[in-house]
Amino acid sequence: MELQEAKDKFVHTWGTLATQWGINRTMSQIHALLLLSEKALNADQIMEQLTISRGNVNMNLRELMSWGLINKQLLQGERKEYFTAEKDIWKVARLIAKRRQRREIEPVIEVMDEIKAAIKPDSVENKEFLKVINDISKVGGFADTAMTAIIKADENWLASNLLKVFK
Amino acid sequence: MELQEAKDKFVHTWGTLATQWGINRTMSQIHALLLLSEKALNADQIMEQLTISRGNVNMNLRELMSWGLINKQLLQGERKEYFTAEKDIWKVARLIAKRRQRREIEPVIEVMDEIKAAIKPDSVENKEFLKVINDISKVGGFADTAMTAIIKADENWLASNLLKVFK
DNA sequence: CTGAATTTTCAAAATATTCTGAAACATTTT
DNA sequence: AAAATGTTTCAGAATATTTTGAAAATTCAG
Repeated sequence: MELQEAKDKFVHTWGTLATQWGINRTMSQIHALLLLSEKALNADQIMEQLTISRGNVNMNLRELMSWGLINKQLLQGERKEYFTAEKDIWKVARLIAKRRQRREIEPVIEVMDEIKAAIKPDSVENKEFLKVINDISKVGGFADTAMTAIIKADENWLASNLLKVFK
Repeated sequence: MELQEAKDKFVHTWGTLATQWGINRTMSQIHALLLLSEKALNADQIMEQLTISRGNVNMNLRELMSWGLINKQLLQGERKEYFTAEKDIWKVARLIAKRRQRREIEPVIEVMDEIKAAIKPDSVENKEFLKVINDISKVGGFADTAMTAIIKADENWLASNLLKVFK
């Protein structure tokens, strides 16, 4: 396989995989493209490489910046804005994990707490209902704690220690 | 808040949250409904409670069964099929985690391995490219190992030990 | 300032996903 | 064996999401 072919495959596949994670396909493809590019790219170059519209590029670049996955760069003597991707993949993974934690775990805990506060355990039915809510709350809390710890921990330390626990 | 109101809220919210995780809204609502129901329910009851079509109910019941989240039950003297949800929330969480691991992590590792095998490190550019691929591979491998361990471990043991590691 | 270059916005179009409902299929009862 | 009851399928309709592209807004050199 030629290098260019492999790069294209990577960009394309990364987009497909992303949809499996509830992340926009184009956003991921732009990210992949920037990950592989040593040079910073501008909107026109991205449009051309991925054959997508200017609006689409703009929208997804801003989304990627809000995730902290890419950075804007102003090049000497250039009017255009250039973009580079964060290349430390562990950092990338942490940023994505944090985002997913906020989007997927925190709302669960919030809603369960809200329900818990509104229902009193003053009948058998209420108690049964609260049991389910409480259990979900606990799972959510565990997921949240573990996630926070993983995100904060240094990856080498974590990998070795975590794996020890799991043996 | 009345119990029924709270239950409705839970069912409704569970559906909304699920879409954040790339899971079908109706599937999650059916799951939530069965989680809260001590009695097994049949297709007609689910149709009525959620005001959705028979086809939709059937499709999502089958999907829930394939996830292992619900079970079919044949009631004495009844022609209809009844369904119950797995009530052990930790088990539910493990089933969902396993599913997501298969869907989200494994394909990443596969694709990276495929690319690694096809590109030889015989030039600077190739090596740079392989560096990115290798890093992603490592992150994927770590995520996979951690996930597998979490899924296999006994939840109480895990919760306490894992939290110790994280302190 | 002015106006050319660049970025951003957003309504409409394209695409993707989910849902419906009626017909086909399957099973059980009489 | 045919009627009754229940389940599954799937083409088309409804919804939701993503993308386009042209107009508006912004930026900046002269």
